[in-house]
Amino acid sequence: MQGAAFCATNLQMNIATARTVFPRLDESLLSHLPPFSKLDRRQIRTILDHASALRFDSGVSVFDEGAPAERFYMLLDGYVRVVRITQTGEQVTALHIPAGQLLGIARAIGRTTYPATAITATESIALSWPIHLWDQFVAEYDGFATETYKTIGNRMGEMNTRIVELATQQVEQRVANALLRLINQTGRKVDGGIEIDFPITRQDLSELTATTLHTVSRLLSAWEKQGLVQSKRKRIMVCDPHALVVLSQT
DNA sequence: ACATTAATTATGT
DNA sequence: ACATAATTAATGT
Repeated sequence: MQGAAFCATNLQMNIATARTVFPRLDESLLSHLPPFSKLDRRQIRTILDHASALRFDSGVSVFDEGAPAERFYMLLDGYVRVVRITQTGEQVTALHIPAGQLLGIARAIGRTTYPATAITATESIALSWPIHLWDQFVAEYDGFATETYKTIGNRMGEMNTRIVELATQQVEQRVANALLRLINQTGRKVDGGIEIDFPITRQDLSELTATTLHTVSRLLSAWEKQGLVQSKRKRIMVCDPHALVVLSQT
């Protein structure tokens, strides 16, 4: 929401390339975000002065699995999915990251390379800093470390429950759960239900749930007839979350 | 209880 | 017109 205005005003002049640098950055961009919310104006100013702002088209990679973790990111607008690629070239989506969260924070868990690939699910805007500033941020800025460890904790927790799901639950329950998480984390209330806030295909959902797009298509069609969901191309709206919860527990 | 294959249709530029 | 997305049926493990 807050990023949208930012996007509209500053973005128009440079559409040509996938990554472009913005001229000036306003302090209000960071002041309300958890990792920075405890900092005063002056501190945020110096943080911003070290940042580069980048714009990404939809569907491009922010960084790639295995590449040296040279920078870390704060997503200001858009959505990014974190993806791992198997030997056979199949993608498995680990999680989605909404605007307002840090990204590419391999350094925080002691890694020197990125553990996964990050692909933009929408057009996105992010700030980024060279990785050598990480320790400085942790040391100097109050609340930065604790907040980042919170988000890391949350993501580990989510991946954990997803592993359990993949191992124990059947396909129908898995995609039901995936949908529920998506509307919880990135849901936008519209009339008649909650819609996933970014374009998502059957293929995407199948990569989230380790199944095929065909199965996902069949499930969604069936649910649509029961009035559980409503979908157009690349858009999925959940009309009856509770029914999905019930489904996910059978 | 699923995946795979293939054929068909719909939808967005 | 073209590429991408979604549906549907048939067949396989």
